[in-house]
Amino acid sequence: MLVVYNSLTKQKEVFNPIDPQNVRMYVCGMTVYDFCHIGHARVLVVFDVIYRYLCKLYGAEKVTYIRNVTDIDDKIIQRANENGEDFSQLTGRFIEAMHEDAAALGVLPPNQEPCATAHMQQIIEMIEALIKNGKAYAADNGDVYYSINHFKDYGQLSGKKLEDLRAGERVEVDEAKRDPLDFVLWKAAKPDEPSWPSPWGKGRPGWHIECSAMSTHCLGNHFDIHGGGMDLQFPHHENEIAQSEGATGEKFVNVWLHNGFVRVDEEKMSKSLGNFFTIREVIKTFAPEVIRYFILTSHYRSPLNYSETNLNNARAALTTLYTALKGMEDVEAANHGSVSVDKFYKAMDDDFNTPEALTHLFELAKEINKHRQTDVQKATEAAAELKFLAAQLGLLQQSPDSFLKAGSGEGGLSDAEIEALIQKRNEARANKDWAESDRIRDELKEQGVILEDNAGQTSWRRE
RNA sequence: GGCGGAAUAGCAAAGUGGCUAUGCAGUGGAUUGCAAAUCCAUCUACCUCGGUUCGACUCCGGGUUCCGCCUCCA
Repeated sequence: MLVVYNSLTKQKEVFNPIDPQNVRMYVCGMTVYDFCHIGHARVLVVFDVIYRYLCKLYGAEKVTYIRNVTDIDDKIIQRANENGEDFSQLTGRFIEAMHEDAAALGVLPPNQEPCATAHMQQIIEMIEALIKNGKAYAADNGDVYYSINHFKDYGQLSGKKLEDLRAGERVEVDEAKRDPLDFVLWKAAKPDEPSWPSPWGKGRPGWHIECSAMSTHCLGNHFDIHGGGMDLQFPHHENEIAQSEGATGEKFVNVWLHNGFVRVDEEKMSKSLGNFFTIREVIKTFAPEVIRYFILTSHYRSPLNYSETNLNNARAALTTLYTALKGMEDVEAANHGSVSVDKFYKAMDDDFNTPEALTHLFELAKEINKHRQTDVQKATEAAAELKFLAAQLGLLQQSPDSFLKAGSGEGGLSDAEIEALIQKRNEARANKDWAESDRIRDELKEQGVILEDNAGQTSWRRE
C-alpha cells in the first residue's frame, strides 16, 4: 500500500488513483535557456523513480507521465537576444542537451513532453474560459490578468493568506492590475518579441498558464499527481490550481509532490546564486550513475548537499555493489521473495523512501559475498534479486566491469596497457619474484588502477 | 514580518516509545606471498531545557541554530 506525502494536505496519505487503469502524473520540467544543473538532475531522477514505482504498482501501460518544457519566457527571449539568434534555435539546442543529460542519468522518457509554444490554442482557450467565468480580465495594456479575489481557495497549497501576501508586499505595483497580487495570464508583445495572435492582440502566455493548459489537455481536468521542485509551490502551483479550477470548475489535482533542493554549502543551488554545477560538467569526473545514486541517498523531500566528498561516497558505495556482482554477469534479474525484497517495497511504499530502500541492496550484496564460494545457488539468487531491485531505482544497469573499469576522468593507461602490465606481473608472481610483482602493482596504483587477486584470477578497476 | 522544513556518530543519511539501521572512513581478527576485495568482530549518535511515561533520540511544550518560500527559480 503506497503512502505519499501530499503537500496540499501536509500529511502522508494512502495513494488511491482516480482510475487505476490510468494513473496520471504531471511534473513541471525545465525552462530551456541553459544546461541542466544538479538541481534539475534531482527533479529528473526523483520523478523518474516515482514514475518507475508507479509503473511497477499499476503496470507500465497504465501510467501516464507528462513532463513539460517551458520554451518561451523572459529569460529565453533575453538569452536569445544576447546570442543574436532566434529563440527557438536556442531552446531547440537546450532541449536536446537536456535529453542527453536525462538519458545519461538513466531517466526514462516521459510519455509526453509538451512545449508551451505548441499549445497556444489550449492556453488561449483556458484564458477565455477564465474570462468567461469572471476569474480573469483583459487590461487596457493588452495583458490579461487572473483576478485573485475571485478564487476563494487561493492559498490552499502554499498556506498563504492574502493579507499576509499583501503585508509582505514584494510584488511590483502595476497600474494595469486591479489588485497587485493578480498575476499575468497573457502578456502583450513588445516590439521585436516573439508573439502569437490572440483575442487580446499579439502576445505570449504567462508562465503559470501553460502548465494548467497542458496538464489539463494531456491528462484531463482532474488527475492524480502533480510534481515539481519545492520552489514551485508558490506562486507557480498555487496559480495553477486557481487557473485550472477556475476554468474547469473541477478539482484539479489530488496529490502534490515537491522535491527538496540541492544545496551547496548550506545554500540552495541556483542559477541566480551562480553556485550551480551542470550535469555535463559533473559527468566528466563522476559517472552519471554515481550522480543518480547520490540523489537517491537522500529522501526526495530532504535537502541534498552537493559536495565532492558526497559524490566520492556514492561512488564507493556503488563500487561495493558492483564488486558483489562481479562474476554474476549472466544472472537474470529476478524476485525470489527474500526478506530484502519485502523490506525494499515497504520502504518504497512509505513515500518513496529510497535511502531506506538502498540499505536492502547492501543486504543482498553481502549475501552474494558471503555465499559465492560456498553456496552458489544462494549467491546467485541474491544477485538476481539485487539486479531486480536496483533496476527499479534505475541502478546497476551496466556490467560490473564497465562501471569498475571506467573510473574517473580521462587520461592514464589504456586497458590494453593495463592488461599487459598485469600479464607481466603474473609472470613475476609465477616465479615468486615478489619484488617485481609489487613494483608493477605500485606502478599501476600510481596510475589509479587497483588490482585484486581473487581465486587465482587478477582483476582490476580504476579508482 | 508571514508560512513551511530541518537539527542523529569523523562524513553522509534512514528509522524506532524499550531490540545491530545502512554506506563511506577508523580499529582488531580471518583470508592473502604481501596487498586489494571479501567475511567476522568493534569504536564514535540522536541540538538544548522542561513535561508525559516503568522507560524517550523517538510523544508534548518552551528555547537555540540552520534552511527554504513569500520576486524568476527544479
